[in-house]
Amino acid sequence: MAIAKPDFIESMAKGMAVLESFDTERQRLNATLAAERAGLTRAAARRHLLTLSHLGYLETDGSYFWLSSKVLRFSGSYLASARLPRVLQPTLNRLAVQTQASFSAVVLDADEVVIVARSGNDRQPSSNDAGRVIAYGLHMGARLPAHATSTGRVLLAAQPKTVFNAWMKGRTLARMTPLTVTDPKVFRGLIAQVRQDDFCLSSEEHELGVHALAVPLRNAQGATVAALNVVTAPSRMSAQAMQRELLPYLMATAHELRPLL
Amino acid sequence: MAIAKPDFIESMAKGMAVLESFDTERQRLNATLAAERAGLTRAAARRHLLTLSHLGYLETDGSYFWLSSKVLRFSGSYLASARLPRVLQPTLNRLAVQTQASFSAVVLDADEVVIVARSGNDRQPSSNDAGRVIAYGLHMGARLPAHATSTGRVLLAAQPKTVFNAWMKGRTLARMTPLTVTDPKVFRGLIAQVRQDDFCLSSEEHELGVHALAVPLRNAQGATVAALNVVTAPSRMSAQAMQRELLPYLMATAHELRPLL
DNA sequence: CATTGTTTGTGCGATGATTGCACGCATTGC
DNA sequence: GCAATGCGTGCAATCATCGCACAAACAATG
Repeated sequence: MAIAKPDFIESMAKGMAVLESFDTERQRLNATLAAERAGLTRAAARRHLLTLSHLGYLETDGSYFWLSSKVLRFSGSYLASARLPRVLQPTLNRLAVQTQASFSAVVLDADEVVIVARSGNDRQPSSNDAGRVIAYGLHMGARLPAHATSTGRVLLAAQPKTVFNAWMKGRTLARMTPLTVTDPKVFRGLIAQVRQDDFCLSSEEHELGVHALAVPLRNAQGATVAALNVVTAPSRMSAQAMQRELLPYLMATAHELRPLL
Repeated sequence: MAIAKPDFIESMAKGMAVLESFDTERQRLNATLAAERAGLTRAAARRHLLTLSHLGYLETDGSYFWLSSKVLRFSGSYLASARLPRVLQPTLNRLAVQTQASFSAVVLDADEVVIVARSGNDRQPSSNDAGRVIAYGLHMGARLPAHATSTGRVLLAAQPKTVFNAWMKGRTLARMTPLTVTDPKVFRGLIAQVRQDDFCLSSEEHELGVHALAVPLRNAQGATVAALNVVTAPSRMSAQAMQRELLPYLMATAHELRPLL
């Protein structure tokens, strides 16, 4: 084994792995489940779970554990501190009011995009049903696969080609819907297209019933720091109509935000 | 000292203390600062900071550290898992569209309220200035002192009297603005009034330029599980007008949410 | 109801990760 | 140029942490 690394606290890492093992799909875990998800022994997992619940980050009924509202403390501090969400949130709110659609701003983290600001009319004001909910799970902090989202593609297209190639290397593009592009060849073509167009339209590739349209957000130095997108239901607006009617909003917003990023 | 407690991992607790030492006021910390905030030695703090940044929760320039967007992962999982925000968010969005005001739903955690759902027009559409931002820092996960907020008082009033008395015991009510009620006697009177009225109006006690009006959110069993409030600027609407025009919305919403909580 | 199989909680001794001191280096101020 | 302050980091001691292994609780089966 390598030399001792006194600068990396292992139990800390294990604890965070335990906290991360609670995700959108598995929201309630016992020691056994958490252990296998976090890759720890059952005993270690249990002790970390117990510790986290003593600290108030988890709630428990004695055998199962789930996240408590205290974990919002971190996002609260992040949202208050990070320049990006602070600057973007008011603009997104304004867009939502102006257009009656839902907007998200995201950043890239590994192979997922993270929503750092969001506004929206999650229910489509519709005539027939009582306002269908579109785009489940698009809340602050939500993580979506980069390859199947309009924003993810915009951010991937903004990477230097060498970085993008490294990212693609040996990666399989998970199928999210029947429409998801999973062939690497085709995918590379799409990214090249995004580089050319400077926007990305993705129809029902991540979730059926959701069109998404994204543009990059660049700072004054020209570096892409985030992506902005809008989602609508195909029943409300065709992809073409979306591009015609909403792309100008996105581009104007990206332009006016530029000096602020 | 007590017997060994193999069910409480100390380094985990230290790591979380380090993470928590990043808050709204101090967003960038070096080892020395984090150490004194978290109550650790400089060496321990540094190692935990390094570990957290290796894990991706912090970013660093070598000497200073700040929260990265990865911390949103936890709030994302919480928001996806917790019943409360999932149920409330769409309703809050609808209220914001209907009334052009800002709504928050909060839960009580120790002596603070935590915003678990929020919608809003953070900028007041105004004629003279370019849309003043009201109520800074009211984002998801934000924590506000319970005693100085309308929602906090509603939640405190909902506690059993013995719990409330224990809460009050020896507590000093921090002054947030010149209008904050800080006298315990007067404060107890306000809480009694809230118990009677079943709502709470608080004018500029937490932040100057912000009126707030809150009602409790009860479940079908009658237990108060959260509080819902609305904020406006005094220049736009007097406290009386707010009560007259917005309280009915809050009460109707609380009533219609009741079977869902 | 007895019995076997499975899952879960936890004491214990060994082990090595964690700790804080203390030293050396960098930077600042006088 | 020198003192003073702040910062990074080896190092050896130590004590928190680990995983085993057993016991207890529970479930399923004959």
